[in-house]
Amino acid sequence: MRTVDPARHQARRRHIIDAAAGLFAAKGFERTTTAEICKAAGMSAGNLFHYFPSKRAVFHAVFEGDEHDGAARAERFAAARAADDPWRALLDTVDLLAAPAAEPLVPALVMEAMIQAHRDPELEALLSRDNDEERSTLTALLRSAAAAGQIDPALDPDDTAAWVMALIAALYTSAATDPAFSPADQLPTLRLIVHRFLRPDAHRPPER
Amino acid sequence: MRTVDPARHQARRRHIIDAAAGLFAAKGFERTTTAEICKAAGMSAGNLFHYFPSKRAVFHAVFEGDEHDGAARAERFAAARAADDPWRALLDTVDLLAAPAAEPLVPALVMEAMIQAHRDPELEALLSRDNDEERSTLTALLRSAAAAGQIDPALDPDDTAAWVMALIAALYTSAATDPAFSPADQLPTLRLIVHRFLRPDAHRPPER
DNA sequence: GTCTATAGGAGGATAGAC
DNA sequence: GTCTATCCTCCTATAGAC
Repeated sequence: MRTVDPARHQARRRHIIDAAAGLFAAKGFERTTTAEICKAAGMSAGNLFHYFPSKRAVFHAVFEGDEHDGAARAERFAAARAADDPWRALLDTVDLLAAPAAEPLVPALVMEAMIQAHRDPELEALLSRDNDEERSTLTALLRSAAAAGQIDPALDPDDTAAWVMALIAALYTSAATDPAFSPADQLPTLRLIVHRFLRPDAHRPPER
Repeated sequence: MRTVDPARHQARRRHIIDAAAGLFAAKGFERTTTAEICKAAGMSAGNLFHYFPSKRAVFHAVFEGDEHDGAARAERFAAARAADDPWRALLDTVDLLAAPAAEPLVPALVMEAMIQAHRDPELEALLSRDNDEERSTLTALLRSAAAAGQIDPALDPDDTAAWVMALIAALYTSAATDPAFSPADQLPTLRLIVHRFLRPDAHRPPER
């Protein structure tokens, strides 16, 4: 055994990541000091840098899900593209993408990531991998739904996919900036807006 | 004359603010150093701190319009509330709030301000003054438009005003994060979404 | 009013003992 | 693997000459 128990090593990393995530969400990347992360994780600076080469590496790790997550995610997107009812699949995908907004730290972390991505090409690449996957899935579903006569055929699939993602992002940014905004309570309204945007002829709220 | 030519003093401040705004937009508040601001403004550190007490004060000044701006703004909101046609006034207000998104630096600055407002009560107060004014104007217009039978009466005015602001904010965040997103080109789509959201029975795009 | 020079302090990262 | 102690860089803000 080279480095005694890689599972323990992983658990230790995860412990640090969880401690750091709360701080990054509350204070942002630059205003969070490594000393604070150490304190929150209950360890010394020397030890922290044994697990991560830099503060930025800790930040990146917050946004790199496990491989398990990544696989499950890819599978769900593939299933959505292959679904019989594209409109239903599209609504499910919107729900899937919007759901994490209800978790306490996620909206603030997402905003911080959007800001940092500008100035950090490595993070940019990390995030845009997921982003491109989401966008292309939505575009495919919009095309299928249009072909099936389920949505307004006048909408451009690429622009519309970008807007659907922007509407979902609005849930995150509102949650992060407005304390009175409850993502869980507002999710039905997001669905309503998407529904009316894409299917202006069906006035009633979504049937689900 | 106490301090020789207050107009010159104002102009000098404005020069610094303009130089700093570009840096804050590109790099964010914490990663912009005062040395960089000095270089961009073509002056020494000692001189910079003659005009502003701290880096943070420069940042705040970026978001404090002139009194002239503030007055013109308040006037436009008052006019909107008093308008004969609330629906038309509402669309005009959306345009008014969305228009700055097309200016080059504004979306990035707005995002940076949203992030900083969390941790800076003074900035928070500064921004929420404007924010509350916008939201209450929209709420009033939504009530009037509902009373006039111009929009879906089932929509709660407070929640809906928050969502209209979130949709406008989405224009800013998309512009700041997605290089392919042109706010000027996408403004009609924003109007379309607002239109369909609020008036699901009138399918056609806004008549203006 | 504007400059040069520097004080003063914080924070990221490392060295080396245990 | 984990700690303590510390280095070194960089940044805000000020002092004081001109």
